[in-house]
Amino acid sequence: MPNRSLALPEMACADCPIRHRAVCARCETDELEKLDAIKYYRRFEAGQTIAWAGDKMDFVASVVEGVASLTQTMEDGRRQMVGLLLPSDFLGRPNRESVAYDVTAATDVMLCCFRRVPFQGLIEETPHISQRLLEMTLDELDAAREWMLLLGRKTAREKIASFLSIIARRDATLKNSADASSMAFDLPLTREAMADYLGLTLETVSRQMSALKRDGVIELQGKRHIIVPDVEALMDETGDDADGGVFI
Amino acid sequence: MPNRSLALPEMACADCPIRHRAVCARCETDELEKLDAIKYYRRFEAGQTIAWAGDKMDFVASVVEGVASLTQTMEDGRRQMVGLLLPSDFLGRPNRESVAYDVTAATDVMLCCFRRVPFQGLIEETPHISQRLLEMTLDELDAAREWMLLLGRKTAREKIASFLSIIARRDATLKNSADASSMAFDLPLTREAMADYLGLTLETVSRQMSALKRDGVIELQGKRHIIVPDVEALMDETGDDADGGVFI
DNA sequence: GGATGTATTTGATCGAGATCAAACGATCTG
DNA sequence: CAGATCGTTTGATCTCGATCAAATACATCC
Repeated sequence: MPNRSLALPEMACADCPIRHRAVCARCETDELEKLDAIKYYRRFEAGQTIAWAGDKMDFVASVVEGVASLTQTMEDGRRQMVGLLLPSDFLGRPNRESVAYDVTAATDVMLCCFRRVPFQGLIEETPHISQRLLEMTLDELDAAREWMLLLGRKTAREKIASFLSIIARRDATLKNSADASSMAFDLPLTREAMADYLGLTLETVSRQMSALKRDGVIELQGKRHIIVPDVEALMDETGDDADGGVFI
Repeated sequence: MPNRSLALPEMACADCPIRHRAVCARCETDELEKLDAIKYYRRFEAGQTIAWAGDKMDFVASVVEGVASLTQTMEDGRRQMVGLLLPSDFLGRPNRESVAYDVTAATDVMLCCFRRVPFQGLIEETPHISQRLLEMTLDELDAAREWMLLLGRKTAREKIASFLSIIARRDATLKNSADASSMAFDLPLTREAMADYLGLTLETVSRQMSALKRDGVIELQGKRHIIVPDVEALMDETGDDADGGVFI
């Protein structure tokens, strides 16, 4: 699979597509300059391992493009995805040398890396960074709790529908697309990775995808491109409240 | 069930049992005084609801004594616990008015409550509080990810063994007990609440508890008091690495 | 004491999803 | 082009945990 561009950009923060969503979202110009001084870009190809659990990682990072996954593996090989990082998401834990989970590029990924030790210093002295990081971590904890409900209590069909609607929603916010009644997007994961996300086997994932297609809830173009003709119909399959569990 | 003491304490922070573990852990004397000015204690009896999902909550809090749970409920009644708050754990999300999950007292609980709006102000101006809150949130996210592995990939028996070892471990740190090869503790949850924690039915929980007892992994005194004669044997049942998944 | 209610255990049966197995389609390689 | 590889689909069967049902233990309350 050819890499679109192996050249690493020398992008200015002002031109960055995730400037207003990432850990730097609240930073002022002078604070951005400090981040800029310790940042560098790295690309990873789809399927490549970014770090193994237990590795020392000398950077933390923002996902600029693509999708990365965090995965836990048991001794006998059972695997569970525990994090899915989309553009603007933060990778790594400040004040921790080693990685707790396997980090893998699900698609081609570009990271905006910050050298870990100086970044830790910036957290201490830059409230705009630590406040944003707290906010993002709380959001991630909320997402993890939704995910726990999915893993613990949803049926295979509900799990698939929920996953599709999560990807569709995040895809829509990234594209800033209007809230249409129909939508289309590419799956960033293989069936196997979806199974690891959902606590299923890849066979069950495939069967339930086929079932949703047969029932007209989704259409498939190739294996990865999904068309949702009626978003409401998909939402009805997720098992969630009509309003998506968001209270007013 | 009689309440040991309905009188609410006027405890000084210096005498607080969770002083060095809670959100106030890093605070200096003057910072503690600011917290003290906006704090008050509240008790809840076992089984009582502290807040319903969607309620406005005008405080955040530290759990001083007892155990509280965060639970999500689906429209058809399926329930999944998504948080278990033990002494020193933090309850509530700053900058969010309404609660996202049902909060229930699993045992008798005492909370050290902080009025939400002034607490938010303190977070902004007191790095020692926001840094500690970030650290605690990251720990909770790690715990949620362990929990996701449990929900997605572990067998019923492994789930029970994992839950028992989690409670045993946290109980040991609270008691500051030496790391003995055997240990004993009380379960803070009913079989039904354990089922909600583990993504099982209460019947399966009961059956697996009986199986672990039959196999000599645990002993029961009454329904709630657990004796673990050989901690290694229990750990072997969890499905985790021998070192508990912690890498060196 | 007996009655009531709640938490728990145990039994019998069922079914959703896992497992084992084979085939398919697309892409890459020699 | 044949052959290999990888991701995916589909089929047959099995099993673990759910479900339905009943019994038991242990409170509290008249």
